[in-house]
Amino acid sequence: MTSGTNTSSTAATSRKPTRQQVAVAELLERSDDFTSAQTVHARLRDAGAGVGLATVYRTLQSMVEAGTVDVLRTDDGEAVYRACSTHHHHHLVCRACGRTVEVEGPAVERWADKVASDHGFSGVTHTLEIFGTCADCTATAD
Amino acid sequence: MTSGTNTSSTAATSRKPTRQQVAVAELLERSDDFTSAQTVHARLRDAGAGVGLATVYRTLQSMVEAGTVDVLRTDDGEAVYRACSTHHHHHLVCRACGRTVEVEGPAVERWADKVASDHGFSGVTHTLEIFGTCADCTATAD
DNA sequence: AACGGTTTTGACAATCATTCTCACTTTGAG
DNA sequence: CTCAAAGTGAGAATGATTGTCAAAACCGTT
Repeated sequence: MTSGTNTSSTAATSRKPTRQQVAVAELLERSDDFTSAQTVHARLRDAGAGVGLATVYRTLQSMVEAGTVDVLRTDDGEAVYRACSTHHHHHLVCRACGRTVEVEGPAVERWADKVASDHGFSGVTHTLEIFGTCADCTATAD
Repeated sequence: MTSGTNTSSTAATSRKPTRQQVAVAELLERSDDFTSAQTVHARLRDAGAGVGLATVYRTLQSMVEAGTVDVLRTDDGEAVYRACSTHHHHHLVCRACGRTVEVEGPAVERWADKVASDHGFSGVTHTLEIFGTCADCTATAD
């Protein structure tokens, strides 16, 4: 699975990535935290390289399908995206500053699969997000 | 945090529940699966006991805060609700028919807390949903 | 370099869940 | 009964996301 190190093959389709797709991909890779489509759009506009809002959504969607970015939903239902390593993992998110840490838990994976198959379920996937307040934000809070 | 005082009475607010609040609560308890606010509203209307859409949303929100129902987001960002036992647990959801099974995993709880505190996070909560296709739906699929 | 067909783009309209507004009704206390 | 606070509901407002479709970029071919 882990092919090219840096081959930014943002190939959503089997075609050469367009300027817009590259712009979105690079912006996401420069971002540390989960970013909404609206924010991506605004930042690209600010940076001068204007990309249409619809295109941002389309690009983000195909990147999710291609597995090059992760998506999750904030509490108010907004979708947020982040460039991710391709292997399966989960997120530890600071609910104050939004800082995100990728975590792995083989045990959890196994547990989820087992529970599901115990109940006769197949084709199992799962979502797991951990929320908390990070040390910095705890310190800052009065 | 509003923890602690868990007056296990029927008190969502500190007031006597209204006809509308009772209607929403009972409908949810009769439902086996997660139900959207829109659906709750439609069903109540059908049942003759009309409840305003805004009221359905308000009621659902306070029930979530009160901890008497669980909420999660579908893939397209819609919020869905379900009456739940009060203890902490997770859901195993059939992606074909929507059937839901409540599952528990003390090990997962501990793991999540540990991972979070290892990274200096406090006030930790988490969300975990398992998706798959249940035995019935697997059998039915051609 | 021009050509034709296919894909992508982007401005804008359309959707749709959710929230807001505010006048009206219900409730509880005195 | 009377008043005031709380709850309700119809419809407007919001805001993210998706659909539309003509124009632009691309690619292999001549």
